[in-house]
Amino acid sequence: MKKISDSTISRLSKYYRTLGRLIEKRVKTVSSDEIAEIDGVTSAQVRKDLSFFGTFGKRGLGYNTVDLQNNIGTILGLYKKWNVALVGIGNIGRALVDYQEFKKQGFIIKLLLDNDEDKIGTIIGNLEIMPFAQAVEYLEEEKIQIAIVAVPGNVAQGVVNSLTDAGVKAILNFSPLSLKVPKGVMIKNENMSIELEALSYFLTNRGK
Amino acid sequence: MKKISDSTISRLSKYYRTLGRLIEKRVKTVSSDEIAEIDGVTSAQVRKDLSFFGTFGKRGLGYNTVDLQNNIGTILGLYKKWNVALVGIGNIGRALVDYQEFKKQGFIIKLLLDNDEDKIGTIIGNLEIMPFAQAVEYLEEEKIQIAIVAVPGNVAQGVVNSLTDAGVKAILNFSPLSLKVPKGVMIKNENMSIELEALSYFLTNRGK
DNA sequence: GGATATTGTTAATAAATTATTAAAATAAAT
DNA sequence: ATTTATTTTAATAATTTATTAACAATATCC
Repeated sequence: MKKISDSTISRLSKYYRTLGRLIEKRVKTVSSDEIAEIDGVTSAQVRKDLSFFGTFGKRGLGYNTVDLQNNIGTILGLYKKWNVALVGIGNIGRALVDYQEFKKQGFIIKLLLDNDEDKIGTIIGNLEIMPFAQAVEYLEEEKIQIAIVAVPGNVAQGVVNSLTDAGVKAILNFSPLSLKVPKGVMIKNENMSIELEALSYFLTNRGK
Repeated sequence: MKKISDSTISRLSKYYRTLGRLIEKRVKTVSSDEIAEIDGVTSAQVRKDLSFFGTFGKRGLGYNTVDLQNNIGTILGLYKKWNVALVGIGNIGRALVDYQEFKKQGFIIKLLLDNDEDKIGTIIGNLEIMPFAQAVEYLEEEKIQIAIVAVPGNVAQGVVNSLTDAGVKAILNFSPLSLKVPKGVMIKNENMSIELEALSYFLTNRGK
């Protein structure tokens, strides 16, 4: 399989959501130009991104919104159900449990892990917080494929090591560190500080 | 001022944090190679990123950790204090209020806004939730420079329009939409779905 | 069937990353 | 105290990757 760039994949995510909104509005067809306008890219970019995976449009007409969304959804694997474990049930973790967007897209939180005695046993949503010490067992049991790591930075690498040792192949990391994972494992970072600092840079240097 | 790429800026953020941890460990000097190893990039990349802003190292020796961190901090504008408004006090908003990392880096949440009658007047941390309807007034009063928008997608563009009309020049958007802002305003997106979908794509297509 | 729209694809351009090397700093050796 | 070896930056060149532009191919509409 040809290597597709991260930016292409993240734009496909955006197109997918944009198509969803168009479908809600009963829009039947859409041109690359319209998608581009909505998502703030060029139409050439939209067509190029799609071209890596096939041809989905009709010349002169554009794309059928429902079909294109389906195709992108399939490319991204969104019609599978993914079992997700959430590690670290602090403020961010708690917010994520309630985040409805996840379930809508097939990401189902099935396991909550923490190592804080006070939290273990607590029920959030309809899940009980389980001890991280027994992670391997629970990960296996719940057939977890994706772990969301929302623990303090100083323990994040250790947690990730345990998870990858237990066979987890995909991790979403909320700690503000660059964590190491073995080959064959993908880790993506969600780091608010980076975006805020980009804003700080912009405000500091604009006009110069 | 020469246009610097977003990826350079976000790597500088990482180096900044990495240097912070090295300083905590009393490390006095560091080579581009060591920074690169920690942050998962190449040493050429580290030196290139820094080269856009000046020369900070000593040949044969490397970089003084404290000096380099200071220089990067200055480049990113982290030693200024930024007044931040948080718009939309739902699950994510609440988690952000408590997120200590922000304050550490000079981003001070000074204003909470929501339009839900039930929430207005509630106190979180030591701030009262104020009505979004009077946003202009409060934004002015508190000298807000950065707004974090954590409202539902269907109202996000409207909220952003109000904010930019009121003169806000930097926005961090947590809604899963590509929002439009006027020229001269920077918006950065924090969109967990995109990262999760990249993981889904990876799990679906690895090995192919 | 001609005019119009819009894709898919190739070519051109631009941007970002990586590699290379001379210069500078230190440390070791004599 | 000089010289030599080693380290590592800074600067630039080479390469790779990503984006944008261009346009022929084709579908639709009147």
